[in-house]
Amino acid sequence: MTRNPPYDRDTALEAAETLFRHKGYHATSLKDLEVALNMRPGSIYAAFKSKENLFLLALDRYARKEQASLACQLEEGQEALQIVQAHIRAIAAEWAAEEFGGCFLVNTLLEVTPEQDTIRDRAQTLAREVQSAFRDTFQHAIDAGELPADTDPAALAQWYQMQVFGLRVLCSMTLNCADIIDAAESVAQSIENKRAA
Amino acid sequence: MTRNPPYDRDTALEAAETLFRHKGYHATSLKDLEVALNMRPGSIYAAFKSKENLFLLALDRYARKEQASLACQLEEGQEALQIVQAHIRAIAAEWAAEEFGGCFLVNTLLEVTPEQDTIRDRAQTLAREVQSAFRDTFQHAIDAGELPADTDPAALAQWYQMQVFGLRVLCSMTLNCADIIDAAESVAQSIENKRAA
DNA sequence: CTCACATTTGAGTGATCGCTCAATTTGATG
DNA sequence: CATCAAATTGAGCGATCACTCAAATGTGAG
Repeated sequence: MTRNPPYDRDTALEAAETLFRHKGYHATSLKDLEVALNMRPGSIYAAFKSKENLFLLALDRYARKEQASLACQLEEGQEALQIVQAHIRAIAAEWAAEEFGGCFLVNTLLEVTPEQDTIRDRAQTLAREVQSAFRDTFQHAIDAGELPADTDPAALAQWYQMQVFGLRVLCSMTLNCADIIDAAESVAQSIENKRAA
Repeated sequence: MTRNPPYDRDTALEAAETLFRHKGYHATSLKDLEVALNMRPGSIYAAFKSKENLFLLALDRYARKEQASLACQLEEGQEALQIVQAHIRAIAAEWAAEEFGGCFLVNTLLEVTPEQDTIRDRAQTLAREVQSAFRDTFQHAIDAGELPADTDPAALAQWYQMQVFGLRVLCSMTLNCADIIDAAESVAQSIENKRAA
């Protein structure tokens, strides 16, 4: 009954995610969103309540995708350590291909001011969840005997997330291509060195 | 002759630096600056030309301080590797003391949009200069025999800067205090492990 | 076809943005 | 003390911000 929305909600969210990821929260105006979502202000507010809420939904979407990607590859039976190594190499490759918008979570963590409690808290929570996904992956590696049994998966996950963070900021410096790939490769090598003998 | 400014230029710049470092470029309004600098809009524009130019000056001031700190400690004759280890520990300590505003350069690199060429380019240049300062410090360590003679100081500097970047983003996640200190300590330990035998 | 209602529309809200400039204040000089 | 140039002042500029709502529009049911 009655009229149906002409747009697909998830398609709109994807457009918002891309826009916010590239421009950040403050620099993205409703005018930008109107163009990207192909929606008029009234529709945007009817569908997503506010700019802030739309941002939160886009952030969730991004983080869920990151986690799902890891979980999915595990279920496909890929070797856990190789998944992680491919993950860090993919970041460098994405940057080299100039499709780089950075990590939405990292961008948000560093952009948000102390006043914006809601966004800040959400970004922190999601970042911790991503770290947990890394931990689960390393746990998988331990169970499969890829890593020594006495490895601390949580500590390793935090170390790895820090490497990812570092690489992502390094990408923002736009050094030459080889340097970024070397940096990613060096992290992959560090992971290789942790393998059970 | 004639009237003198009632404010000290560098004091004003320091206030601007602190404000921009904590709130970022977009979220800082002229009203905020008026309060922090205790200057009226006309004076701000007479002295600093524009919000963007004031931001660039503040960014320069921050980066120059970082570089000077390293160079100064070297001149005092401190051991190069200990300077670097103290540097990474200081980041964790600053965060633990809740005086954390993050690194102005990192914040800027990740906040700035592709359109803001001027700010982006400056931040990238300054970040590269800081990396050079790290490289000089490591070169010092090589010359002093603290590191093996075949160490590549530029590669080591980039690795170290990536660790600093990673730690700074980790700080923005507000994990518990011990985790941050552990992460910093682990970087310090990695440096220790590179010492010449 | 008509009605009921979910949905879109877009001009317009008040607030705030970065910024300007005519008027005023200040202080060193003669 | 009078002069004058440098500097501050703050009301207010046009533009843009996030957002609203009365009116127009599309759609499924009867």
